[in-house]
Amino acid sequence: MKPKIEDVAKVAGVSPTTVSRVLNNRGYIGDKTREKVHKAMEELNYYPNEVARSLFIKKTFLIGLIFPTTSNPFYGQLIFHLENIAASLGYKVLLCNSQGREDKERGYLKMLQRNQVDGIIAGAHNKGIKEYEDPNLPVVGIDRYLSKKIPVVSSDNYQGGEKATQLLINKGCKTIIHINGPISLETPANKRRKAYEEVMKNNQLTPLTYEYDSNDSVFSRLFNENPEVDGIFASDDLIASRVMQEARRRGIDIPTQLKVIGYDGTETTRLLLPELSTVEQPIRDIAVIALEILLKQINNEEDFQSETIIPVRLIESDTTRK
Amino acid sequence: MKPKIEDVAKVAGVSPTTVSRVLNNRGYIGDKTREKVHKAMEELNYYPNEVARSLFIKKTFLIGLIFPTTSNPFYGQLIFHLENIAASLGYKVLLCNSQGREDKERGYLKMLQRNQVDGIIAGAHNKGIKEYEDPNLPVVGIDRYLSKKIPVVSSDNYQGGEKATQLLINKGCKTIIHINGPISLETPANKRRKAYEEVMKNNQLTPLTYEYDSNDSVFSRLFNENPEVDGIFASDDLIASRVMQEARRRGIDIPTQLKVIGYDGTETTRLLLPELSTVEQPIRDIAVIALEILLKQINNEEDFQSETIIPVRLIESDTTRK
DNA sequence: TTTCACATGTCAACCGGTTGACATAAATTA
DNA sequence: TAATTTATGTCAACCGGTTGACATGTGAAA
Repeated sequence: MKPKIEDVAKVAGVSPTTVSRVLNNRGYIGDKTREKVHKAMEELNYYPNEVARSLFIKKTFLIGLIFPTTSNPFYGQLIFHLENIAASLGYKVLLCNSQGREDKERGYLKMLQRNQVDGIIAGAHNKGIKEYEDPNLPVVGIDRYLSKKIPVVSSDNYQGGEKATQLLINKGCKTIIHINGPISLETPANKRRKAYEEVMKNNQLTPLTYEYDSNDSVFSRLFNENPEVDGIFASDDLIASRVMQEARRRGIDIPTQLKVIGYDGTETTRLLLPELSTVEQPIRDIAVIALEILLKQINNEEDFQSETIIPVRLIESDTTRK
Repeated sequence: MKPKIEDVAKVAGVSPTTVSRVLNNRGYIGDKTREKVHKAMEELNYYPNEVARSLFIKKTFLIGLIFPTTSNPFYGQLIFHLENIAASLGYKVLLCNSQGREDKERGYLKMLQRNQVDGIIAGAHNKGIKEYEDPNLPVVGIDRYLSKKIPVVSSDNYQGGEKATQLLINKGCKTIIHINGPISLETPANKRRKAYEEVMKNNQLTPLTYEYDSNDSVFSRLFNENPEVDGIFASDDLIASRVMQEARRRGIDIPTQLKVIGYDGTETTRLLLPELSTVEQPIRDIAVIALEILLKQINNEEDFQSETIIPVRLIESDTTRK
């Protein structure tokens, strides 16, 4: 059986209350007593039961993370930072991979509440989950509007879209196509597309957007329908990579015949595909701010922004070089 | 204030015990009563407090995951599967990114015990953590020997090393170099290297291994010191990618002048670098088996293997094609 | 000598569930 | 009609901590 406070007290020859006092640094404790207690804890291999503690103090120091999947480089890196920063602040992290499925996200939301998490950070992609409407606990959304009451943190998607599109134009591209993942209007990521469209129009160019909804045929369709394409702005690096592969298959040289720019700039894509120009999201900063806002909510501080937008950085590489 | 069983009971006009019975499906409950209770729970937006429940039943349905980082494609994908399968089995997952740091790993180990996790799955890379010596709770290691008592699950690293090396030999390579990450003797991953060395010797070739310990100069050193190199077996795809970049920089054509094969074959690398030949680890299978063994330990079943080795699959692509 | 800050102890209530013991009453079944 | 089975209630103990109230005994400062 696991030792409890009582056992520690017995071994140390003190009362349970004293042990608790040592554990929580409350009231007066003598140096020798403190030492005796610590020695006893070590001897018994005692670990205070956080479950019991949480029950009483009504706080678990747990944060739920709901994201589509850790397998994706962007979310993997974001989750890494979130966990890291949370840990440094004394919080633990319950991981939930919603896989873009609404039913899973709902299930996780319930689970997290039953487990009394102190707050939730969500970057999943389902819309219309009513549970978010009146969150009875602190929530922060990342790159996603969950409800009016829930603060959002995202990078400056509009600025990113502008920078990417403008770069292609500056490099002399005339037929620039945008390709993005499944569209949900509630996503700040759509601002990338809006920026693309506006920049195109401002330059007397016609915007043309394709949507990749896990139907691989878009890539070949895109080239078939636009043989004159000379610039592609993909809404993430993985899609950009697919585009590059299709171009290679068709013998189209990058960057001389076609210029490509992606989005995200994660460590992994930068390592595996350093030649790809991209718009780097400040992933760590997003994590820092999301947690900052979440903790303010948890601590009932009111002074947090309902929407935070962080600037992005253009990383120019071979795929857009002349 | 969050509603509790008592509140639900009041609204439903029944006793707390009856509510608990409905919740746990114990004893006799009439249909109309069950309904009343459910209606009351919905009305109050009641979520049973798992913390209180855990305290009493002495089980949290929590599993701790300790891995270096979710940011790496291999771990990201592994953790994705682990969380997924755990969720399907009714378990939740506490995420710990140890970043390869011993102190962090120790801290996490303590944290997980304090939080009464039912078990731990660890794939971090520190050796000599005494806490693993007598684990007072179920642990499974992935690709890593933690202690004699802890079962390990890994893919067949020796076989993978053999397959990779043999492929290069079959393709006619004469000067084949192996490059791996930091070596720790306790890691099954070193079997990749051992296989490489033995296959080389069996073919009257001289093995030569480089070690990449986050000092980027190895890549250029490798080529400088071995201008005649025509085959490289990298111990993971990220390293393989670096090798390819260095080769490109030097104008060495892949695959005609140099053949390269990596290791891991994650979704992400396959998407971003489909041209790279690699040895695919059965990541999902590893996760399934690790959880199977962990649950057997949790449920005090004794019939699990202390070491499980799962076969790998060679994926041949452009970087080793003639 | 009188205070009082320091050090520790005892005791009981509480956090929000679970569970077993026991009681009661209605509906079935023998 | 008697014996069960079904349905529900009351009550109290328990899980392992935390905390406040209160008591007691030091030694040092006033």
